[in-house]
Amino acid sequence: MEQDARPSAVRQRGPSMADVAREAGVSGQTVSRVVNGRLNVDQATRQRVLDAMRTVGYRPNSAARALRYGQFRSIGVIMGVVSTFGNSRTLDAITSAAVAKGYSITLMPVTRPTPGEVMGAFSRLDEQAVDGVVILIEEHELDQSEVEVPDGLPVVVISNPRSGYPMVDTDQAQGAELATTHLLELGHRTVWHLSGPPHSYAAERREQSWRATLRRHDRQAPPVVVGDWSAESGYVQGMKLCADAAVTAVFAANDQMALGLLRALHELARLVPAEVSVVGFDDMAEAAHFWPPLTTVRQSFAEVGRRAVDALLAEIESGERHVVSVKLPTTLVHRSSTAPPP
Amino acid sequence: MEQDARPSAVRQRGPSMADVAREAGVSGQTVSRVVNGRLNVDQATRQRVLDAMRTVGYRPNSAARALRYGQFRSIGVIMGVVSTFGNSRTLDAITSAAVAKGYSITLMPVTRPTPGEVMGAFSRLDEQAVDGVVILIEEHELDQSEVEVPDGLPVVVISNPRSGYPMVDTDQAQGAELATTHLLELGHRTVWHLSGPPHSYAAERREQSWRATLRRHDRQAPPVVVGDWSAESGYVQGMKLCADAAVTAVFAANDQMALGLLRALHELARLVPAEVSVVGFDDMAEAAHFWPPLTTVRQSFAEVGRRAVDALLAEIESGERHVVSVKLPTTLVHRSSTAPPP
DNA sequence: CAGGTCAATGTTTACGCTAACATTTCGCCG
DNA sequence: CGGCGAAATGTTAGCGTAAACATTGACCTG
Repeated sequence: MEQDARPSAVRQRGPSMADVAREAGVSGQTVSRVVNGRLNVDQATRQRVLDAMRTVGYRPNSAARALRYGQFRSIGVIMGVVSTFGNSRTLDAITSAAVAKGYSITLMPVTRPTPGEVMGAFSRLDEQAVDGVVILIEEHELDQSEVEVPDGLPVVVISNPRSGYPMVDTDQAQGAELATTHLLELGHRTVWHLSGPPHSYAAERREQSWRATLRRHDRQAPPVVVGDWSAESGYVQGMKLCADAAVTAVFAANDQMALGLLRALHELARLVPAEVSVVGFDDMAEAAHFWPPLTTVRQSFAEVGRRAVDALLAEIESGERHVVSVKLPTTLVHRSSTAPPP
Repeated sequence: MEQDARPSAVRQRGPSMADVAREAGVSGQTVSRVVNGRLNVDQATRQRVLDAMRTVGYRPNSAARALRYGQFRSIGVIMGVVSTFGNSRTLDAITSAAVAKGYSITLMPVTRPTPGEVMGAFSRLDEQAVDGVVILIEEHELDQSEVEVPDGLPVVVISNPRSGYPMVDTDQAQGAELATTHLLELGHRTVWHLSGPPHSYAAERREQSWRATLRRHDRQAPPVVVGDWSAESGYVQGMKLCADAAVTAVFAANDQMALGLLRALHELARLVPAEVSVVGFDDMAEAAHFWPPLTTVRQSFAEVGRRAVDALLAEIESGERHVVSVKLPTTLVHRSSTAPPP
């Protein structure tokens, strides 16, 4: 709890309502009324106040407002890296949805490299500074981190199975089933899987569903090949995996790993889709331009973000928590990386 | 200025210092001292207060703090979409840098679709709610939008040439020169250019530099082919451009367009790099796994973000604006998409 | 042991805003 | 033209916090 003193820099405060009031020759309350668009202000007075606001360069102080109202009109997003394909997409949707409802977004990054130490803006959670929180990190990560959400703070979780909070997520299982079934229906004997990292729930659920789907079709599940979402890992693992001529169909847990896999296949001179079929997951915009264009499972990060905000704002504004999970269906986008086995 | 009334939902306020004080049997001021880690508090008292904080579940109210201090410990990031490769990378860096200094990030998205209407969180700029702002949008966009930065608010601009604010950016010209020169040195007679969208300054500067470099080498600049940063546009334009057998070297203004271009070349059965060489810009992680792996210009979004925050915080904490431009050099990453002409 | 020092703690006040209540002003009716 | 209601405007108070100043009391010094 020991902290440094605040930086001594003295931001000169801007003009306040009192200044506007003085300038316009009215009371502060009248200025407040004008600022808030109340109707019971004389037209002439309103104009005078408006002019005064302009001349003194008035901007409302949102801290004072927040203090008064007990609300911040801001929602926090706890996340690891922004620059992940899915995360950035989701964040975009969250942001637009929130802004449309008059809330702003405060980023609350969780950085592993600060073990034990609760620093800076991250600790905003320990303060009252947001009206609610969207958690956008894989739970396993969450478990390790020392993030603790205060009681009574509305929370919506994305892609996090337990924890007693409302959750919004892509239906990972349905998506993985789509991919696996597609490959089986093309006639492949079985389907190999290039999975995401072990700490990821999404990865876990995609893998489970892949396995379950194979079982349902009475197929043997080959050993899983584990990646970390990156194209690099897809390449490295792909080089190992596809050296085996028995491999004719691979379901990669995301498009980026699929890209690395495609590269490996090119280097190994294994034709796609003639010899090996590949399906990805996400349908990032680039997937249509991989070589060959990638057949993949499309999920709507935008929809996930939007729904999460809807749920969160409902909770914030009603005060009631409804712990429901929303699962959003995926679709298979069929392009040129899949074909019947040779 | 007419606004709706605030939502009526009454978030029950959390416990305040007064509650802690009562619980611990001390004055509010003592609680404040403990919370802020002042040293002149008796060890026993401190402990009593700490316990009291725990029992009542105290969290400091950052609105009250901000009101008191006249600072928000938050910096705003005005940006269009987050989910752009460069933007998300930069945002990541900005976020970490800010958080490391104890500031949090407030996203202030600029959405074109709200013509004239200043809505929700976006209008945070009209309020005092941040201590400074990083502008992360292409200026042409900025011009059109009705964003007006209040006087006296510290601002740092990324990738925006004029405007009298400090600016941090990748050295676009140097990067484009690197790409162009590389192709010329391989022996290509000239270099085609697949540019970014016209409203983008980065695109503009890359194009200018490409043109200047050709001129410096006494080469004719072929007509520019205009894309919009997307892989799709790279593909569509690439199909047109590369139908021309004279084209042996293309500098794409970013990696994603280069990807689309590569796809077009595959479809046209033009070998890369044997028949056509391609250079990209950005060096996104995936570029190493394109087929063939892409030679490209690496820029450090992370460094840009970091520097921007440094500059902004310097201004916030000193109160003095130093209008200096920082230009960060790029490097050429040589992979397999370039070779001497056939 | 008077006088002084200093650490620990308490009291007051102001930060900017707006709900609630109080007052003024004006038009209109009987 | 007195009086009444409604509209316009003003006054008060308090949201949670911490700086500035005030008070208390323990301890030291000569």
